[in-house]
Amino acid sequence: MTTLKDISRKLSISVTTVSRALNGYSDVNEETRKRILQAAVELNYRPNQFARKLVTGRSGLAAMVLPDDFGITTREIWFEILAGLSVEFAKHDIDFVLKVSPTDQITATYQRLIERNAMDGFVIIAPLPEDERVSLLARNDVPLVLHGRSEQIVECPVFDIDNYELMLQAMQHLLELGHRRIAFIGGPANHGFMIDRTRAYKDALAGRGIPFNPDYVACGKRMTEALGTVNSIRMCGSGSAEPTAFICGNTMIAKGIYSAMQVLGRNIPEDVSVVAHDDALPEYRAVDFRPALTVTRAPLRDSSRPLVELLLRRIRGEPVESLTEIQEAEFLVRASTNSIKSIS
Amino acid sequence: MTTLKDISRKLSISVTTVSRALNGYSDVNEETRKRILQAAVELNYRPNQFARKLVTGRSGLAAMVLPDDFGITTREIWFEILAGLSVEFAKHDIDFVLKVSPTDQITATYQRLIERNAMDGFVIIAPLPEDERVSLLARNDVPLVLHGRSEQIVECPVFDIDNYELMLQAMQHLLELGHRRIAFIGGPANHGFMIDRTRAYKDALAGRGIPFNPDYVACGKRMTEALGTVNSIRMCGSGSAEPTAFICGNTMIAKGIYSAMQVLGRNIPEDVSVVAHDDALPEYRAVDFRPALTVTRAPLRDSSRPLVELLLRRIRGEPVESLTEIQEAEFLVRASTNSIKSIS
DNA sequence: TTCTTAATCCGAAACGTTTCGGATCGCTCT
DNA sequence: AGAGCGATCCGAAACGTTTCGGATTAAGAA
Repeated sequence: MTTLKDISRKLSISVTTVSRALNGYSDVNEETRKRILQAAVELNYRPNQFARKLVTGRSGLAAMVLPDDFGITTREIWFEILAGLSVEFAKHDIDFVLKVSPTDQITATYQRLIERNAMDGFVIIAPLPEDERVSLLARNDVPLVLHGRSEQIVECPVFDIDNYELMLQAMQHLLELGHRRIAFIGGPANHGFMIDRTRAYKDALAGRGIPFNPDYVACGKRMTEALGTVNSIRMCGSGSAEPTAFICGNTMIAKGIYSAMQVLGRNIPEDVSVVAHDDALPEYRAVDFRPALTVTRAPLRDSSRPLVELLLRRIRGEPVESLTEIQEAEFLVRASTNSIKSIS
Repeated sequence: MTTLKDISRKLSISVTTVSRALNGYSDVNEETRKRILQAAVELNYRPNQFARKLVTGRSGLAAMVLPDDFGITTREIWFEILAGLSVEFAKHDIDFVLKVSPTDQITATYQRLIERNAMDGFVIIAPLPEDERVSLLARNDVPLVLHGRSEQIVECPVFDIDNYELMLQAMQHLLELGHRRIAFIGGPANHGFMIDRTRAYKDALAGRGIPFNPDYVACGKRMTEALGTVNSIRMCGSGSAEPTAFICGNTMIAKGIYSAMQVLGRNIPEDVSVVAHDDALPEYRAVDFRPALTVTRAPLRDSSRPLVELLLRRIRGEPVESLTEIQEAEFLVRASTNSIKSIS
């Protein structure tokens, strides 16, 4: 392994200057900097992260800890997130460490990691409005970034999609098609994104003077096919008041509804319309649904870049107020939604 | 953060002795060791990994790098592996870093990691018989452990299941039930586990004097439902010589065959028998198949413990010859296999 | 000439740990 | 009494960086 001292020796320049040249300080002559840079690549120099950490306090490590029951979602989605973060962190020369912890020991795991002081920062997906992890990290002044807004006062960088807006769009679309009995099958009611979407759902109804009917909304801890299947079947079993349209928290739920409708002999979009929010998972391509699925679309993969950038800016000490990024979803009308009057 | 010096000061004992006490050296009095230990917990001491790394050369970091196209298998399976490794490494106080790399840059990624010298070891899943990653790491004398045997001469710790034996068992079972036209739908032909299984397949046939028919074996890069569906349909389309039994490389392939048979109007096990190898993924529970699936079973989760133990022993410098562990699979006969004579 | 100033460079300390090579002390054995 | 030994302890160096506080030089200002 080649060290600063090797370069220093080879060029007869002090270690200090070599270090400063490599780190882009201004008090080194451009000419010597060039020589140093060249020697560095010749000798294949790589800074020793651990020596650096020792003095700077930075580790070049970021972590995510996730529950071994996978919380609100599936392995596939977690993996999508992990993969995205890993490549994005790598671009900034940061290693991404994955911690899987028993669900009831999440806090203890964070506690240990904080004490060891070995991570530059953490990313937390879908925090609860009052999230123990968030407050623990914030209290210890450890940088973190949230995917999804947390209602806590604690100030930390946040990336989110505009859940209120996308739900509003989906509702507007269905309402304009004449639908009145619109069901919403989403995720766990206590999460921020569900709160926002539910609010938009109610606001859209209210805007048309349609009374809110709690029978038309279903929340489930896991946003899976099964959730879509059982809830749509349940809703359609209740006779004349059955919904004419479904809005799904994600495309997996939509898939579940598609098979439920097939079993029940309902046609999409003639009998029922379906729109979903699409995280753009390669396994559940909305365009490949038959009929192709109308969606609000915000690829999960697109969230990793802003997430790590926000985190790094937080680590660098930028003021938190500037570290919020909200992404708008696309609205893509396809073949799964239809005007209500064709049912009659 | 509390350091050795803090403990040293508090107890008026040298830093050296504190360090040696904490690391279990024998040249410190039991009495003082006890005092030191107590002070350590009182002050909530956690050794600084980076200072330690700087002098010992150990980082407390292990890594796995995987291709962004997920290679031979699916996100779910990768995730299962990652989660297992993460918790297992954590037990030994090692952080598990995940690297996702473009498929065509895998080697470059390893190269960079090796040069940075920041990882204590690597785990590699399903190496090819001649695997560039393996030889690169071995050449640079970086500890690694393999899941699945590599045919390269390079000596490194290996964990594997007994693929030859489990295939033999599956074949024996079907042959005893009277099957003669047995199809095998597996994974990529160049991988070690497929080579072993194919060899067992041929040996079992040869043992009964049945000629090997290449039409009955299908290899695919990805061991998915789709692979099972298209190949079983293809094989059954060829008239009278269609197979009476299928052996599947995993349960996802079996699931694909189940739906294919349903489409074709074949009943399991009356018309065709199915047996699969079962990695025991929670999403594809063989007992929940209808009919319940006969399998050779070796839970993927069970591989993480031996994998990290082998790697750690390698890192500690144990001779590689002792670092091989082969696990036998269970054979579980359930409802998806039946005697051939019921077909007539 | 002397004083400033800017442009470059560097010595040495510091980060927290491990470890090499003794040092000290009290015993036991000749 | 002196040598030898085991049990305990410790000082100082080392790992590879970064960074503080100057030092040196040459050019320009007075």
